[in-house]
Amino acid sequence: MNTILVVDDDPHIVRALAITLKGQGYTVVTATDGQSALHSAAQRPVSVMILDLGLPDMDGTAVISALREWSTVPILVLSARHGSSDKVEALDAGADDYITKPFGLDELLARLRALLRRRNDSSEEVTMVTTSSFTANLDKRQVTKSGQDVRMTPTEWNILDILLRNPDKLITQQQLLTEVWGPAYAKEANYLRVYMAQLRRKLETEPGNPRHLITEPGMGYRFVP
Amino acid sequence: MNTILVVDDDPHIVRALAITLKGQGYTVVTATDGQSALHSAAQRPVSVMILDLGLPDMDGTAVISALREWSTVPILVLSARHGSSDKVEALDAGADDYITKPFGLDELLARLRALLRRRNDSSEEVTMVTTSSFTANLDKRQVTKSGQDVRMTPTEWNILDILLRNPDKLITQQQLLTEVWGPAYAKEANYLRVYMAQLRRKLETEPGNPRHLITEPGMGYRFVP
DNA sequence: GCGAATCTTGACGCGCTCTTAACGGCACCG
DNA sequence: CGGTGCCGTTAAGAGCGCGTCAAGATTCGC
Repeated sequence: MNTILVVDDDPHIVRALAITLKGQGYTVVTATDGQSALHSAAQRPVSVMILDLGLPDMDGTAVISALREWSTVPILVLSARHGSSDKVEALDAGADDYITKPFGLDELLARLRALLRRRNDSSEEVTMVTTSSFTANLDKRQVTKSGQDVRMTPTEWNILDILLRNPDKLITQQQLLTEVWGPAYAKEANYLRVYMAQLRRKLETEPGNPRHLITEPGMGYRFVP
Repeated sequence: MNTILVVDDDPHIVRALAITLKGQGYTVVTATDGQSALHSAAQRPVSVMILDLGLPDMDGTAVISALREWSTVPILVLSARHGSSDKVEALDAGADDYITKPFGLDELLARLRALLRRRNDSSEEVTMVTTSSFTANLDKRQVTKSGQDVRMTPTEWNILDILLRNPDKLITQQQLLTEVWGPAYAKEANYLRVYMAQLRRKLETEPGNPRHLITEPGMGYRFVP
C-alpha cells in the first residue's frame, strides 16, 4: 500500500488532507514542521511527500534539499505563493510538482496519482520464483538449475512465464495455447505436450515424475512451488 | 542530449517555445496536430512531450491515451482551460504535469527540468562496469579494453549503455530498437545484428565466442558481467 | 564543398527452433 | 477383455533467426 507523508504547519489542513487520503485507501503519516518531516521520511518508506512550503522552523526549499541528500521520493509542493520564482526555486531544489493554494482536492489527488504511477512503473518489482529444483527470475528472464543457467527458447519461456506467474493456479490448455500461439491454435494440444515435456526435461530433477509442472488430466497444467 | 517534442496547433506558440527550448540547449521537434504528434513520437526517442490540449484533429486526452499504449515518455500538458475536471482527466489519462495558459516561461522550464531530472536519475545508479575483458564508465561514456581506449559511435554507445545498465537482464530486441532508433524501427532487427557484431568485435576478447554480450535466440540480448 | 566516419540496407549460409506426425502407455468404460 | 481418449515421448523436415560481409547512402567535421 502507498504511504503518503503530509507536511503542513496548519493542523486543520493536515487533518483534512489525512482524512481525504485515507478515504482513497492511502496510508497517511503527518508532520507539522521541517525537522519532524525529515525524521518521519527517514523512519519508514514513503511513496510520496506532500509538502507545504510555509513551515515554522525551516525554509521549504531547505527541506527539499535536505531530503534529496538521500531520498528520491516524489515531492508534491503546496504553497500559498503564486510567484513563479518560488515555483522555480522549489522545483529546481528537487520537487516534482507544485500546486498553489487554494487548490482543488480532485486536482491534488490526480497529481498524486500521476506521481505514484510513475514511481511504481519505474521501480521494478523483483519477481523471483524458487522451487526445490530450479530458480527463476521473471524480471531478468533467467532460470537457473543447481547453479547452472538454463537456456530457454522463446516459446518455452512464454509458457513458463504464464505458469510461474500463477502459482498453484490451474491454467487450461486453451489459455496457454491462446496466450502463446494465438486464438487460432486453441485446439493444438499437441504443441503443449511437446513443450511441457521439454520444460520438464530442463527444469525437473526427475522429468518423468514432475513435482512442479503438474498435469491436470483433461484440464490443463499447474505450477506448484 | 534531451529531445523535446512540442505539440500545439498555434504555429506562433510552437515557434516561440522552440526558440526558447533550443536556447536552453534542448533538441526540439514540433507538431501541430495529434496525428503527426504521435507519428513524430514514434520516429525517434523523445525525452519529454509538451502537449497542448486544444488540437484540431483529436481530443487531447485521446492523444495521451494513444501515446501511453506504447510509450512512457513524460507528458507536460498545456491548456487554456482552468477547470479541474480537465486537469484530472488529462492526468489520469497518463499526463505527468499540467499548466494552464497563460503560464510563465520560467515555470514551464522548471517543470520541464523536474520531469527530465526524474527520468534521468531513475536509472542512474551504477556508473562503472568492469568485466574480464573491458571496463566502462557510463558517466564519462568511456570504455577501455586492456588499457586502451575504445572509440564508440553514438549508436554503439546507446546500445551498450542500455545493456550495461541492466546486468544479467534480458533486453528484448524491441526494447533496444525502440530506445535507440525509436518505436517506428521496432522491427528492424537487422540493425541490431550489425551493431551487436560491431560491439563484440570491439569489446569481446573472442568476438566469435562472446562471454558478456550474449544472444538469447528469438528474444533479445543480455549483458553478463 | 570535400573527405571520412557512421549509418543503412541487402544477400547468404548455417544452426536452431518450431512444427508435425507417429507410437506407446495409461486410465476409464462398456 | 477390447476400445477409446488423453498424455508423454521421440524424431525429422521445414523455416526462420542470427551472424557476417560488403557496398551504397548519409551525416558530420573541417
